[in-house]
Amino acid sequence: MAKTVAERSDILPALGEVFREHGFEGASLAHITARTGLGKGSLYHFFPGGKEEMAAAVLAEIDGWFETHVYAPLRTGADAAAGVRDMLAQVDAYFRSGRRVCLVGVFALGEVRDRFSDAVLGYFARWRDALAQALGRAGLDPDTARGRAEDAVLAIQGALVLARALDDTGVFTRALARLEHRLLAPG
Amino acid sequence: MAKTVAERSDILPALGEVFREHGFEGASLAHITARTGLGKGSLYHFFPGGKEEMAAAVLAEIDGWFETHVYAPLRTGADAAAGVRDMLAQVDAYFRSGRRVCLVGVFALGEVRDRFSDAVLGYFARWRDALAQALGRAGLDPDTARGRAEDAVLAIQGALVLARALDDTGVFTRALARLEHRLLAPG
DNA sequence: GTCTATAAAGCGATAGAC
DNA sequence: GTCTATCGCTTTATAGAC
Repeated sequence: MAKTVAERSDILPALGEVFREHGFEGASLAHITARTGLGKGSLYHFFPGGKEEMAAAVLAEIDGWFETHVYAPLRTGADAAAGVRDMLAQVDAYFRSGRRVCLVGVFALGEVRDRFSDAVLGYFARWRDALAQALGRAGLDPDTARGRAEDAVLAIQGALVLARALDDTGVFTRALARLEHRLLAPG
Repeated sequence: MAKTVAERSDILPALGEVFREHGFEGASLAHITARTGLGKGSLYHFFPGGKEEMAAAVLAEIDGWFETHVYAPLRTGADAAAGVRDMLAQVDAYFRSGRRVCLVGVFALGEVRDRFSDAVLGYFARWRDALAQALGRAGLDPDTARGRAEDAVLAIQGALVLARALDDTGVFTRALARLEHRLLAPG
C-alpha cells in the first residue's frame, strides 16, 4: 500500500515541469501548489530554502537521470557507435521529440544562469565530454571527437528552440537524424 | 542638435536588452525605467498597451534588422556563397560572438511564445527560407538546401545556449566556422 | 512628454493551528 | 506533514499635476 504522505522525490517531476514551462522567475508558488497539489506549508517543509532549493533539487534530479541514462553508457559502452544511437533515442524520448523543453537550456539563457552556473555548466560539459569519449573510442582523433561532440550537444539545444518556435516536432527528429550521420561519419 | 525629447524608436534598443537579459516575465517596469531612463508615465505614453506592446515593438524592430541585414541579402545577393559568409559575419557581430542572447529564442522557449507566436515563427521561418534560397542558387538541390538551412538556423540558436551555459564564446565562434564549411560543402 | 502618487493584485516567505 | 492566514514587498497599470 502506497503511503498517502508525499515524499520530496515524489514532487520533483511536477516541480520540473513547472520550471520548464514557466522558467525560474515565472514559476510562481501559485503555479507550483496547483501542479503539485501541495500547499505552501508542505512545500516549505520539504524545501526550507524556497524556490531556490526547489530548482536546485530539480537540477540535481535531471543531472542524475542524464548521468545514468546518457553519460555513463557513452563512457563505458562496449560499442561506441551503438552508444551514440542509444543516446539519440534516449534524447528523443526524454524531450518528447521536441515537445518538451530542456530546463537546463532555459536556465542557461536566463539571468538565473548565474545562480545555478555550476549545475548548468556541469550538465553540458559532462554531456559533451562523455560523447567525445565515445567518439574517440569509435576511432576518431581527439580533436575531431571533441568538435563533433560540442556540435551535437549544441544542435540538440538549438533543435528544441527551433521546434518550439516553428511548432514542428519534425525539426527535432530531422536534427537527430542528421546528427546520427554526422557523428558516426568516418573521421 | 538632437532633441532632448525621446521618440519611441530611441528606446527600443534599451528595451530589447532588458527583455534579452530578463525574459518577458522578468523584465519588470523597474528594470525598464532604470535602463531607458524614462519614468512609467513616458513609457505608457509611448506604449499604452504596456509590456506586451513594448515586447511587440522590440520584436518588430529585430525583425526589420534581420530582414535588412540578413534575409534580403541572402535572397537577392549575386554571389550566394559570399552571401552565406556575410550572414555568418553579421550573426557573429549581432550576437557578439555569443555574449548576447537571441531574444526571439528566449521567447520561443518560454510561455510567452504563445502570445507572440506569429513573430517568433516568422523570424525563424524567414531566416531558414532565405538561407535555403541562397543555397539553392549556389547549386544545391532544394531538399539539401532546405535541410542545411534548417540545420544552420538551429545550430546558431544552440550555440548561443551552449556558449552561455559554458561561459565560453569559443563555442559560438567554432560553431560558426563549422557552419561555413558545412553550408558551402559540395552537395 | 515627463513626472509622482497611488491603486489593486500578485509575489515569496513565515507563523502557527491541527 | 499539511493546512490557512498573514506579513511585507514588488508587480503592472492608472490618474493627474506640470
